[in-house]
Parts: sequence; structure tokens; C-alpha cells
Amino acid sequence: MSTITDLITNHILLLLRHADGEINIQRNELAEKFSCAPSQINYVLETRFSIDKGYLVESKRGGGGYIRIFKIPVDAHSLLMEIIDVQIGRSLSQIEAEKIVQRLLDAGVIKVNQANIMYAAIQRESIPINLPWRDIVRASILRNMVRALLHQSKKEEGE
Amino acid sequence: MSTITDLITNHILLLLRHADGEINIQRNELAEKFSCAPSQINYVLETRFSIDKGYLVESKRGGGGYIRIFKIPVDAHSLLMEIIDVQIGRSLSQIEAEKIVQRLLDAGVIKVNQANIMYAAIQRESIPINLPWRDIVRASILRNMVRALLHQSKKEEGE
DNA sequence: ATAATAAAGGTCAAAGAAGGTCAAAGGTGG
DNA sequence: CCACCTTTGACCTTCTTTGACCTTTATTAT
Repeated sequence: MSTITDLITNHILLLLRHADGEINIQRNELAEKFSCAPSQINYVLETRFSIDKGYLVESKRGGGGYIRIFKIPVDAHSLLMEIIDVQIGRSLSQIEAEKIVQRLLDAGVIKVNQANIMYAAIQRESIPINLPWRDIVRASILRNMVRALLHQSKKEEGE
Repeated sequence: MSTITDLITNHILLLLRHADGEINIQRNELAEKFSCAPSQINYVLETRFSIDKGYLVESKRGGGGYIRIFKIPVDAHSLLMEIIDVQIGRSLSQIEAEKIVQRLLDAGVIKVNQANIMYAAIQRESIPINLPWRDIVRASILRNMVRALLHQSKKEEGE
């Protein structure tokens, strides 16, 4: 049997297919259409359109508020996911971190002006605390920066 | 759906572009044109044309009153130097750090794809150590990233 | 000159319009 | 029966719009 969650999911997938991977919805409107609680929409977005399923969701509150959903292109997506899940562990030396940035640059996922910033952030001098803490913090910083790339990778396409 | 605020914002941006960064408006006239309360114009100016978005607003009341809006031209080099030397101290909260990144973005010194990376690097979650060390490390990371921008802008000059 | 009046723009708080969170209750498959 | 989804609702936060009232400046009438 299909749940409301499934119905809403399918509806969003359909919209996405017809709109080239980027849509704009109103939470209340959608909830109205499916006769459910508005917060159900959030549930669907959290469980079915999460970042590791390859989607990006952004929203604004207040008058003129909206929810935007993007489908992240797969190539960049899988490289970034692999780096986040596998290559960056709990701790990371400067050398290892630099290799990862280089890999992103080589793959064309980032530009030089982005690589420079990332290099700067992971330098020893940027993290003035002792080992082993420094390497742990470095892993954390890099992971977050790579996550940011994941979030970004859809919107860059259109430019 | 776009709000009245967005419409007015776009209208002002258009005027600014056509008038070389300096315009002169009448509050009531503009409110009339968009059929809104005059105070809505103030709201737009406060939220969209604030000083840290790179705009300057001056006005005069009474007969022959006016509102003037200027776009402040920025010199990347001096902005970066000021941020390194003055704005980033020994320690920096996430809020303060975010303001600095926003300022760079608004000034057009960095692009969105760079801002996203910088933003990610300075998040609490990126620096998993306790206060007050976290704020000290954050200051250090941001300073190094801004230095990288400085280096980059010098190189670009020579091209 | 002065005092009234008209013509701007400014402030602030309340109401309205979204979306977000979280925990409790309700189902369902093993 | 238990663990794991779904569904719902009460309450929260953020952003926008409106309106009543205030201040400043210019003009006009005594």
C-alpha cells in the first residue's frame, strides 16, 4: 500500500522531471493538495530528498516564503560523497588533505580560486592547536567544506 | 511568489545600474507606484540596501525632501587588508565570522562558490573543540583564507 | 519676522504570512 | 510483541506588510 509520503514523493519527482531538476513549492499549498499536516512535507523532504539521496533543499520563511528542491548532478555528487564518506576519516594530515583538494581540482569540481581558499583553511598555521587534535579538526573542516560543494553543485550548472 | 519588497528592490537595482550607482527617489511617489505603505520603502532600504550590503542611503525630510541611494565602490585590496588587520582579532565568534564572509560577498570580492566554502570552514561543527579555543582557531582559519584571497588578487592584477 | 500650514520622510509595534521543530500517537512488517 | 516507519498537532522563528503617530523642512499668511 502506498502511504501519503509515497504519493507526495512521487508528485515531487514528477515535478522535478518536468522542470529540469529544480522546483519551487509552497509548503502549505502542497499539504492542502494532499490533505495532510504541513509538517508532513518536511518529513518527506527529510526522508526522501536528503543530501545523500542526491537532492538539495532550501527554503525561506515569512511572507513570500518558499521551498526549493534541486537534484544534484550525479557525477560531481558521487565524487563528493565518496570523499566525504570514505577518504576523509576522523583525522587527516595536511599532506592527505592537500591531496584531496588536488583531486577535486583535477576533477574540475572546483576552480583555482576555490582551491586556494581550501588550501589556506587546512594549513598547519590555520589550526593553532597541538596534534592529534589538529588533524581531527582539519578532517572536520575539510569535510564541511566538501559538503558545501555538494550543496552548491547544482546551482553552478546554470551559470 | 515574489513579494512587493522584491519588486521594489529590483526596481531600485535597475535604476542604480542605469544611473551609474547613484539615484534620487521620492518615498511617497515610489510607494504610490507599488501601491504600498510608504514605510515599506524604509523596510526595503533597511533590509536590502544597508551599509554592509555596500550601499549608502541619505535623505532629507520636509518640502523638497528626497532619498538618495549610492552604491559604494570598493577596492578589494584595502578591504582585505582591513579585514585581516582590524576586523579579525585573536578570537572570533561564528556570527562575527559570517558577517565578514557576507561583507566580502556583498563587496564582490568573492563569488558565491567561494563564500560557501569559507562559510563551511567557520561553522561550529567544523571546529570540534571547546570554547574559547574554538573561536581562536576560527579567527586563525579565516585570517588565512582571507590572506589567500589577497595573494590571489595580487596575482590576478599582474595578468 | 513670526506663526501657521503643508509637505516630505522616520519610527515602531502589531498583524499577517510563510516555513521549522519536536514529541506523542498511530500503523505495520517480522 | 517489538522496532521502525508515518502522521498529526501544538508551539516556535523568521520575514513582510500596514498603520498610527512623530520629526524635520519649506512655504505662506499675518
